[in-house]
Amino acid sequence: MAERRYDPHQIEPKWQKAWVDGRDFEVDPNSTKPKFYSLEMFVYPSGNIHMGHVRNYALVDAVARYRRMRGFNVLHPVGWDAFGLPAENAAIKHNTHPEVWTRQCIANMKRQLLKLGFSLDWSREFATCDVDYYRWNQWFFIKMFERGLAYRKKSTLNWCPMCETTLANEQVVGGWCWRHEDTLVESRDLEQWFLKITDYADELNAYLDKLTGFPDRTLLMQRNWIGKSEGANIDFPVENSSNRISVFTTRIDTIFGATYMVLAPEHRIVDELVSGQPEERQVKEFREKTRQEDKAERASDPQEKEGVFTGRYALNPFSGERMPIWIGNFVVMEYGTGAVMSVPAHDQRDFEFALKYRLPVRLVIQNRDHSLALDGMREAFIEDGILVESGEFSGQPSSAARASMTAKAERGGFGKSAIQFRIKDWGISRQRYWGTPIPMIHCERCGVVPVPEKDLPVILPRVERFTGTGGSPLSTVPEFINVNCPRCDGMARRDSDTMDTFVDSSWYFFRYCDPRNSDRPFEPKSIDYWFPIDLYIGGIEHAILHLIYSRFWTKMMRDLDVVKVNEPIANLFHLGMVLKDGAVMSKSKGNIVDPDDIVSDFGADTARMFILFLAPPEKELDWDDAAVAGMFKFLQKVFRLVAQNTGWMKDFSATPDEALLSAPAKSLRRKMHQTIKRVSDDLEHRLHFNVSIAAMMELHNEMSAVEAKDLEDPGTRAVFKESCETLIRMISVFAPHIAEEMWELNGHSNRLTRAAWPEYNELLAAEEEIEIPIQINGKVRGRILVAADVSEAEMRERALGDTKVKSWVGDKTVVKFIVVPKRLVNIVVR
RNA sequence: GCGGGGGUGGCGGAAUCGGCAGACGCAUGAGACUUAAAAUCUCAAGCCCCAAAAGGGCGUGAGGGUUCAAGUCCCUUCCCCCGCACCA
Repeated sequence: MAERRYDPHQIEPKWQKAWVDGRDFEVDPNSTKPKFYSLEMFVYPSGNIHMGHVRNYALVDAVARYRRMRGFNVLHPVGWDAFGLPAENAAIKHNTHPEVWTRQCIANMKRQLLKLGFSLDWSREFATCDVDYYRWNQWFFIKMFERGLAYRKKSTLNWCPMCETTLANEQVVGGWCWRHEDTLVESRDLEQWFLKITDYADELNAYLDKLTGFPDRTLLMQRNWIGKSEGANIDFPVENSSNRISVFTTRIDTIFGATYMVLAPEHRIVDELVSGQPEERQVKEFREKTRQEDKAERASDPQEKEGVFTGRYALNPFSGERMPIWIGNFVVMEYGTGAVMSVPAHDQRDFEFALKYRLPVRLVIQNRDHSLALDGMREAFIEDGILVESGEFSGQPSSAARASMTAKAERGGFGKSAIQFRIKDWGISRQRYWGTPIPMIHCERCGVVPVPEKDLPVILPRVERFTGTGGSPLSTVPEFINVNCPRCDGMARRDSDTMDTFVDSSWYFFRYCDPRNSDRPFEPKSIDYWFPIDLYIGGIEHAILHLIYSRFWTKMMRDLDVVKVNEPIANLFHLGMVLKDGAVMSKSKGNIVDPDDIVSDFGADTARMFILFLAPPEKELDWDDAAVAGMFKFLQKVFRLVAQNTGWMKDFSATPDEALLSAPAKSLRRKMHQTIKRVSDDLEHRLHFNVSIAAMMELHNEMSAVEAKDLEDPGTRAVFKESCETLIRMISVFAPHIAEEMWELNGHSNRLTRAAWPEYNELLAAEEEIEIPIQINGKVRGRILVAADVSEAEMRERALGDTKVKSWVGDKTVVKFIVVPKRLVNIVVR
């Protein structure tokens, strides 16, 4: 009989069709099994799957398939984050429509994903540009508006001249646009819609402690981003004025050392302070200068600290001291109150500023041994210490002083404890076409009026020509813009902006639970069943953007009584990037590895196995063209081993009887159980499939060492078949097509998608004999082979009996004799 | 500057709890098969020294320490990557 060769191009389409026809990856709605929700981060339909996607899907798919085999009801859905700028830009460039372009991209990427054989539930697929999806964005928006969580304000916003739209703070990376790494973000004053994420800042921060399934660095990045700091707001009266200037400080304990005050140049009070002062002109010139610099190059390096005196004084409410009021380029209006009290002795920045402008320095915090002195002080002492020269508070430690001084300010009505957050409200208006229309109507008589729920959805109208210039494209569609006010029926205008696409991705994973619901975003019961997400995998680049927005959205939905969930994600994992020649793959570098090519050269199974094998998942992976063939060869060898033996295996039904097995058969069986343990552990916890695949290679190596004559023994046959079918089932979560084919060759009529994961037996995995290294003074000098249940006394005896050990010990004195049970012996001699 | 992660053969990496460093693979070398090549199979291989062998020494960025024993723990230091950065 001619032996079957491994031909992925023949077997992969066959099994992909079988899975689809059998609806193998669709969820059973009446299941009593435990649930498992596995998910890759939402994909933007750019047109092609890239290697990063392959890595992500291969990883999650292995876990999803494993969980199915372990008896879980697995949800592994797929969809498209389909709104956004690139579609619009492509429309401009190729003279097409964003929708046409997007649907084409989706179709191609779907084709690619199907070819890779991922176990996705396509029956739940949707795109965020589907009206049936984005109508719920609008519904949520109105609910938020009704609760004051969506509001409108004029403010200075980040504006990307390339995108021609505003950006949220999260989308500005070090002053540059997150999409255009070479484009500096400008500022513009615009009326915009904001979502009040700051209402949830404290909760978002507090819950970080409960997210035990999140990587530490992600928690840290979120904590930094939220930027909670506790302190106090203190009012400083202005001399010869009824005005007070409020400052936020975390170091009220240093307030007796405050010798001057610095305001942000754009602080509201500045005009009034300097009006009529001799300093008026220099202050205004300085303000203008900083504004110019702001626009130019705020991003790159923090400039030299500069400031000018306003000519006015504030009074320190604790010491009564006169403090000159300055304005400075390092004080920003966006944080705190836009004004700071300066304590040069105990803040490095204030110290430098004071030195530069010869402002007084006053030491009010002493270190433990009271050795600080102003003379020769080279830098500020910023640690906590003991208060000195601080009136009634002298002698108190910093932490106690913070409490007692805040209490005094509160009693005196000139301050109170305060918590300051760095996170800002989320600006979601975008002056672009390809997004969710904001369901609001502007009426001259009634003001801003939400579109009534019965009139939802507000459908995105067809715009035919895209120029990429001139503000919101929707404002050019009169039949869309002009509308009667729902309240007074007078002439009114629709909001012409669309929503940030991070709105779409903030709750898409809830919609997957009930994707066809037309009465509500989803049935709450479906959320109760599926949430939280058991495994969520994607790149680190979303550690703050998407992952904070969706946490906020979840809490918002909870407060709308739509869900009971506090946190959407139980376990999060960040995957390393896929590189080529040490660099990110990009068209301009010409170093793109196309998944389609790898699939047509080697097949999907090789592509998936290889990308998992090459590096541990959290690390960067440098694609190696030469090494891919090695993985193909491995699969080929496994296939050949099965094909060569399937003749007898498919009719052979005996299971091994441990008592009757030969030593080599027992050894192979032991290896098999050890491999099950290693692979299962990785699928369960670590996701280090590079090691799992190595373990399966080891098992294969032992199996292929079994010779034809060994197989004459029925016990060996039984073990060989058992190992073979165990290996096939384990491989099936990584390389599912070849596994199905081998399973079928071996006479099985069920598909592996419905088969059970092999069970690990600890007794059978245990070694009978173990090799114990014998060390003399910590160096291995001999080895002994002993029974696995060896006693300590026996280990000691056998170690001393070893001839090599004897010669090393010689007539030296044994000073110490360490026996680590079942592991090693170390003899210390002198 | 602050915070986090990392540095192991020619390469990717393994070593999950302080107990044999280098699993598994790639590349390499030698051999078998072949007229030849490819494919396949077998074997070798961390580095260095002692002519070779037997054997020994050295080895996880560097230096120190704890320990019978350190890639793993502690201290110092260098380098690389990532995040935040006038945050009051």
